[in-house]
Amino acid sequence: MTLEKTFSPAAIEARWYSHWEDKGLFRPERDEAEPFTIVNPPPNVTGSLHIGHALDNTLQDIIIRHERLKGKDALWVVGTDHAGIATQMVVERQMMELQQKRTDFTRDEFVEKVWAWKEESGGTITGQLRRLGCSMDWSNERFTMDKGFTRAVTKVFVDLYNKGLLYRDKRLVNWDPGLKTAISDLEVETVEKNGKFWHFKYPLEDGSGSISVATTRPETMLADMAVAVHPSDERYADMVGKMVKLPITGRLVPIVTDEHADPELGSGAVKITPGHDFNDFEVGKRAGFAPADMLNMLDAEAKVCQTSDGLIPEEYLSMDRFDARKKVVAAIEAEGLLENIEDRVIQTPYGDRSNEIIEPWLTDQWYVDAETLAQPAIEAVKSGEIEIVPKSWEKTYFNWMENIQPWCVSRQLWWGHRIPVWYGPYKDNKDEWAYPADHYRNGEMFICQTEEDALQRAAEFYGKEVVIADYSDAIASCLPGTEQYRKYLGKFVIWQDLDVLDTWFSSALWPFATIGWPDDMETLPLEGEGRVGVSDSIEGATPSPQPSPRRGEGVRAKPGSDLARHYPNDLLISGFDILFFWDARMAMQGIEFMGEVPWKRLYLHGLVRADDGSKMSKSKGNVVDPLGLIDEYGADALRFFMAAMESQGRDIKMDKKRVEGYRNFATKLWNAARFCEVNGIGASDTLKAPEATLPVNRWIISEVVETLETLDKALADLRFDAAANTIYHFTWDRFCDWYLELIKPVLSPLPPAGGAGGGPETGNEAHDIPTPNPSREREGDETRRVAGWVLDQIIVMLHPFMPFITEELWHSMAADKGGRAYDLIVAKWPDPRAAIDADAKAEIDWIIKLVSEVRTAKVELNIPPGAKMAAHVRDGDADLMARIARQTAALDRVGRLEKVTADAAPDGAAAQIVVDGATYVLPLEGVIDIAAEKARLNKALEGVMKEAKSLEGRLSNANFVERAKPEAVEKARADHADKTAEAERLQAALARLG
RNA sequence: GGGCGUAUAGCUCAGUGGUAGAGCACUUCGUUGACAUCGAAGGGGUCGGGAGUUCAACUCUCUCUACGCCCA
Repeated sequence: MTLEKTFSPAAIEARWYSHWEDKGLFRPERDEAEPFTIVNPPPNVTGSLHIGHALDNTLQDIIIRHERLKGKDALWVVGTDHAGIATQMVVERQMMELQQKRTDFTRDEFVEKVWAWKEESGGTITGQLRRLGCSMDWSNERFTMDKGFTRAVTKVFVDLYNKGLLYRDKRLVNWDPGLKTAISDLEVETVEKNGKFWHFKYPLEDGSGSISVATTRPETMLADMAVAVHPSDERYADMVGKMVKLPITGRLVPIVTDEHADPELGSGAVKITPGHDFNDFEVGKRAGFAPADMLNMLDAEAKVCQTSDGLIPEEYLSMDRFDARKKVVAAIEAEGLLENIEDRVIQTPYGDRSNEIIEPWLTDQWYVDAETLAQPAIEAVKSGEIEIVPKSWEKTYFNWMENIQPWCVSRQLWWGHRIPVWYGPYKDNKDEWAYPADHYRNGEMFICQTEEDALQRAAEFYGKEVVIADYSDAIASCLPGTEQYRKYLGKFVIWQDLDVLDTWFSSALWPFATIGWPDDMETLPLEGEGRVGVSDSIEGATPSPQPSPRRGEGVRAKPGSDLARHYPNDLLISGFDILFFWDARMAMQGIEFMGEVPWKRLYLHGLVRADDGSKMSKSKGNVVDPLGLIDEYGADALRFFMAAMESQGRDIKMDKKRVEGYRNFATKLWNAARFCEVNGIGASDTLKAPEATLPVNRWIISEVVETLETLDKALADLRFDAAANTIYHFTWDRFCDWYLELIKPVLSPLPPAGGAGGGPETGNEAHDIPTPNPSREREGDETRRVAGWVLDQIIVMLHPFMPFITEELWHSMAADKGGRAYDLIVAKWPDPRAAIDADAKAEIDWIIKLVSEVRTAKVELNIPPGAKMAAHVRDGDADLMARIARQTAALDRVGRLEKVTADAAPDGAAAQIVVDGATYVLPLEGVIDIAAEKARLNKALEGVMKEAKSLEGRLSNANFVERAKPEAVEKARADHADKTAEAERLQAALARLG
């Protein structure tokens, strides 16, 4: 096989990806090997790959490929998330285009449509992850709503309930009137908006005057239940306890004292609307109002509805909240009770999905006791059981976890995991059809994992036949005369909770529910009393929850099971933007249900921003499509870009030029391989570095050893940028720029252009090549062996970053030898078992320095770069002359120094170069620009003198010599000596120029 | 209000207690048979301002300024 002249990524990417996948190489069977496990943050099933996914998944793939190459049983769990709200919104939006809406369909019909959409578009993102080269275990691809996962979700819900860590409560939630669902605190975004502060006068009932209150939300006065003043506020001391007669509604409400009232703010008195404000809710409770008695004046769409006391005037009903606001203000002004209006910046809550203003609303919802679950999760980070990288995120994690609020997990949506709770009539009224009138979820509750369990539990509880119906049928069944009444006569009807769970409730289980939980769990032998857990007791429909056992108590993963093997995961890589949403919740649920942390390390990366630093967003139109970049530059280039830019604790700015640069890097490697191919350099057959005698070979082996060490360290530290740069510079600067150039004379000992070509250089004494042919052949063989080995090491070390081109080269380099025994993806990580060779390193460093200096001099003296020159060495000791003898061919070919001798230079113009301890005099034929050479030497001298002087200053400082570390002093002395000597040589060279 | 982060070459970013690096851009030169998606050489920075610690600070501490993010 011959490599094409130019590397074209598109030609090989798809081929290698399906090769790997078809051969099952993403999950090679390595039962004996140490496991290494990561789970992929499941993307939205109907989504498509954006630039953030590209970063996140590239980093994970680098790690997993590296671990796989190191021989681990590397498992990268993959799957997609049903993404409740997001997916439902997508489908609803599609319906809108067809002039349809969700409620035109039954719930089942709608959910079916979402499934259909999932089937249609669910493969998009997984296909795109493949294009990026991600080596996930597709053979066990999961979905958060697949059967097994749903079972896990349900079990967690029931178990949490039974442990008392999940409960139903009536309190204020963040209600999204656009989506008509409750959302969690995290899904609310607070935005500062310009608004107003209205000051009203509320008349006292006894006619003795009025009290001023101020509010940013005047419409809520329709549900005011009190006016609060600070207990120490003397201005109002004699008003406390009196009643206020509210304008518009005429409701009588008390003046109460509460710390919440800030005497400095406005008049110092505040109106209290417990049903529509989080602070007021607390004040209301302190004032003795039960949540159930708090007045509610808004419906699910945030339109005005009648309060339970019926006092809101008819004309306000059904008004939008903002229209009601205007009307309330106008009415109060008309009554002469509007004191004044101030401009004010208002913290306004918006729903992150709907962008609607969030309404605090009093409803029954399911809550997780996050505070209890958070404690061991906090402890796990404090103790180091979980290491957060970069460490600076710990503080953010602690701050959130230590102030965590109950987590509202119920959502009034149709797409998601249905809450596994069934309701039935109150037991007290079991002989009648006594369904609660106020709310569908007030009744007996049966919290069970399956319908069958619920039926059984209910039947035992009621002692009668029980059937499950939908909510509307169930309600209808208690109205005599309805069809349902007749149908269910003589039976108890129960119905399932209408709500679904927060998407993050299910994704929090990802690290264990994807790999065998709960089937791979077993119960440990018990001591004493039965353990607390899933309660089977049926003494009541709603058994009182038991206190929570210690984390994971009484259960463990079955030894030898997949779950035991892969939990805890080794690492989680996620964007910091989902630290609270996902990572923290995984930590809580993982510890609670497995008794162990979900992962040993948590790596948080930043956002990929647009090239101007702004956030990418569809509305701004500055979104960069990773697939477009793959088309243009190849997946390898995009991946390398992501790695090279990923430094800890900083966002990444998009830079297409840089992606292009890494495409060029791939091309460079490709061409280096082509060079090897045409020079008979092919695949190596040893892991261990070959034996080498030539300095250049010993040197490059040492460089591999050093590179490998740096690379391993960088990857161990999750320094993706350092890792990428290490392999980049080794490949380009060391291997291509120097090694391949330096071995050319060994590989093809041709006379210069114009010669007959080929064959030994008989009689070509000018080149002074001392080695006879047999030795030349040995050197050639050794060099080919070493070069082939080094290229292999590059291919392996680069593979985690650039999997496609490296796999391609891995195979093509072995084509002549009958191919490779295995694919690169499952090859072995380098293990050179060689030491750093200091002598070889010194020699090659010297030749690099000398050649570079010669080139510089040529440019500055306007000598054609290709011109061959002779050099006369001054002050060269025997070691140097031996070195020169060894490197004659390289000095000639690479340095264009065709003759380097210790002879004195002839009189006349010459360029002079100082390297290490010697001066190289290069006689110049014809006219030389003496002035230019003088300028050049002077410039060099200036630099050296400056350094020497600075070192001298430091050394003459007694404090430095006495107090600095001895090594530092020693180094300064040595450097000073070097610089001084170099300066002397440069001065001598200048002197010779006259 | 609290917390975090960032300010280093024209741009995007690394970096270490001992007087600064990369990629891109820029300048000059280049058909040395791997590579112009390249090669060689070069110019360019008082490392945001101020103060402190230290023999020594871009690097540590404090402070100020600017920008960004998170929480309330």
